[in-house]
Order: sequence, then structure tokens, then C-alpha cells
Amino acid sequence: MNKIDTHNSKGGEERSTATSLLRLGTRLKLSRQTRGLTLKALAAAANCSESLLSKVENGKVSPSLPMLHRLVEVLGTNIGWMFEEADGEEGIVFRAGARPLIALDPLRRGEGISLERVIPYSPGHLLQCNIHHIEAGGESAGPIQHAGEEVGYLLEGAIELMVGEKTFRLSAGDSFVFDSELPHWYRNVGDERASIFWVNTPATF
Amino acid sequence: MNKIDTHNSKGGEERSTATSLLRLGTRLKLSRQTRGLTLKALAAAANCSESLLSKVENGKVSPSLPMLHRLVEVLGTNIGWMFEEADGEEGIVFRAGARPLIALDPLRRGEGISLERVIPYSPGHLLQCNIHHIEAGGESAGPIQHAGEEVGYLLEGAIELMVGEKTFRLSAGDSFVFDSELPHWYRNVGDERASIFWVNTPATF
DNA sequence: GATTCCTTGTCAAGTGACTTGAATTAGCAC
DNA sequence: GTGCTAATTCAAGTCACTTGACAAGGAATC
Repeated sequence: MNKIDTHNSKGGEERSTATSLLRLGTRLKLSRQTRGLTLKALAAAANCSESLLSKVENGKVSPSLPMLHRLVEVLGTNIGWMFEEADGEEGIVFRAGARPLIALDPLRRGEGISLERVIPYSPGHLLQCNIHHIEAGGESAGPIQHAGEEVGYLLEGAIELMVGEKTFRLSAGDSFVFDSELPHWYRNVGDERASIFWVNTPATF
Repeated sequence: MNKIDTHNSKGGEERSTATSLLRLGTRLKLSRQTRGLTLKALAAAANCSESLLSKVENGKVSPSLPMLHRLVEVLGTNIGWMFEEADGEEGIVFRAGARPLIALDPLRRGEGISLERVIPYSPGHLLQCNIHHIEAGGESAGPIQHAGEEVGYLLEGAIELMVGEKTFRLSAGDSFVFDSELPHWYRNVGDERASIFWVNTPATF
């Protein structure tokens, strides 16, 4: 986007440019945060300054195309998703095949569903939801534990799920619930891709 | 930070108190964060210093009882919840075909996943999770609204989902998220059975 | 009662992540 | 080239949180 309408004037257009600028920024931020990167880290990886990123994420400035390209490359997203138009379903329905992709590691990809938790200023949201696709041999990064609760449903494939001291072998259609304070970890033990619909809250009460 | 081996005997106990201290801190922190409070704000409300809270949340120090009382009061929780043991162990995995069945109405059945643990205000648990099977023509009982959030994934079939003013037609693989305060309702609009993996929290913060 | 030890609590300085503003640079129109 | 605009940088500022040194208060021991 951006220099498309540098030919000045154009009253009405200004507004929509502004909002899509902001949406671009928001999505970049979301991608960054879901990958656990700080502005500093992303700036280093994409070879630009931290403050530029801050401005881009907040819609104060529109990145040049080469810049944007480097950003989505590092983030493992694509430019298309950054500009996808709201289709009236935004925020409610996430269609199969049209969910934002999150690169996790070479053997794992995620599809985001509700990532609101990571957007500041949206207090009130507890549910975090996404789908993990794990290629044969893929596994989650080390057992982790944190506060909260998790539930999930194995859509396809076969995984080994470790929770606390126990290990379970799950196949398509199985589901699970556990307290995130128990160390947990999973691994694809099948020959094919496994997909898990995964929901968690950052809190228990 | 382990006072575990500070001369004075009591070996085993020290360790478990240390972890429960940390759990207390973690839960306090989550309560605070899910309410959108900063340390500063909570400190002001509970009449103590920011740094004390920081230490308490990180398990460096255990708050005095009067202090803890003020904290849970401001946070709207109670002291009991802060110390409740995680009951993980059993009830982690729910196998396909071995989940407790719940009769909803002639055209709808439910499979419980975490329902039995989360009867209204069961302390310590937020996630309610189940699978709805809706025969052709089946629909949920009238539009309802309540506090909380919901997410779901359509495992099979086709449904019409109404949320707020909008109606969406979903097919297998589509997912959704919405605020439960919007009136919501669904109906099977296909010729076959539809199944939805459904998760909700009874609360937003 | 005084001494020692321990722990909650405070203050002030420090850190890390992000934002803002002034100055610089690149791109394009003329 | 000049002149403009918008992207980009550097340095300073802010905000949330953490750390460390120290004071205040108990309880156990002398």
C-alpha cells in the first residue's frame, strides 16, 4: 500500500488509507508478538531501527515495500495477509484456509484464531485459540509450564502428549484438558501430519 | 533464591512452601493482569508499595495475612482460591467414543470434556469444553447471551451460526470466536449430522 | 530489658520494552 | 539542479516492572 496514493489531495481516500495503515501495523505487531520477538530483535533481523518498527506498528508511517518485504520474510507471514480486507466476518468467523499463518519452526505451523490476548488495550479477553499443524517428527519446544488451562482436540494424525509425569498417545478425535501448571509437551509420532485445535486461557481461578 | 538449605532443618517442607509461595504469586499476578491493573494501580488500591507486590508475585516474599486480605479484596477473589491445589492427574485425556454423553434434546447430544469440573464457579477452572452433535434440522435453544467468551471449530457438517446481528454459514473446518454477551444461536442447515467442538469461559475480565 | 535473627515492608535506583520528536536521508516532481 | 514529502534514524523519554540496601517490627534467647 502506501505510495499508491502519494498523488496528494483525495479527501475520502485519506481515511481509508489511514485505517488500513493501522491494520497493517496491528497485524505486523501480532505476528511479531506471536513469535515472541521484541522490537529490538525484529529490528535486528530485518535490518532497520526499533523506532521505525514502533511507528509502523502504530500506523504513524507506512513502510517502504522492500522494508515490508523483509518484515514479512522474517516473520514468516506473507504480504497478502497483511492487507486482507475485512469481510464482515472479521473477528468472529475464521474460515478454513483463510486463517493467519504463524511459522513456529520448520516442522510446525500455526493458524491463529483468537490472538487478542496479545493486543494491548483489549482487556477482557481470556481465550487464546489456534491450530497447530505438526509434520511427522515435529515436536513442541521443550516441556513448558505456566499458569492457565488448556484444552484441545486432535483433528488428524497421531501425537504423544506429555502432561506432568504422564504420557498419552492420542489419535484423531481424542481430546484433552489440563492445568498449564503441569509441564506439557507434544510430539508427532505418526507418519503423517497431525493437527490440533488448541485453546487456552492465561489464567485459572 | 532458595532458602531451601538455610541451616534450619525442616528440609522437605521448605521446598513445598517455596513452590506454593510461587503459585500464590502467580495467581495474584494473573488476577491482577486479567483485570488490566498495573502494579502501581494495585499498589495504590491495596495501599502498599509497588515493589512489595513485585516481590510477592515473584515468590520472593510472602505477604502478611492482612496484606493478602486487602489484595484479594481489591482483586475480587478470595484467599481460598489462591491456595487450591491443582487437581491435574486424572481427567486429562478424553478419548473419542469414551466421553460422557449429555442428552440435550432429541436432535442434539453433547459429549462432555471439562464440563463436570466447571459447574458454575468451580474455583480454579475457567474452561468449559464439550462437543455438540446436531442432527439435521436441530438447533440450539433460542438465542442466549451471558458473560464470557466462546470459541469453536466445526468438525463436520454445516451450520448456520448467528452472533449479534450477523448470521454466518459455516462448513467443516471453519472456526469462530465471539463474546458471549452477543446473543448467539445455531442451527444445522445441512442434511447430515454436524459436530462442533465448543469451548467457553464463564467470564471475561 | 537488651541482643540477635528473621521477615515484611519502603525507597530509590536500575532495566528492558516500547514511543516520541528532532534531525537526516531518499525519492520524486518540477 | 531546487524544493517538497515521506521514510528512516538517533537520542531522549516514558512506562511497567525488578532489584538491592535499608528501616521497622516480632519472636526467641540471653
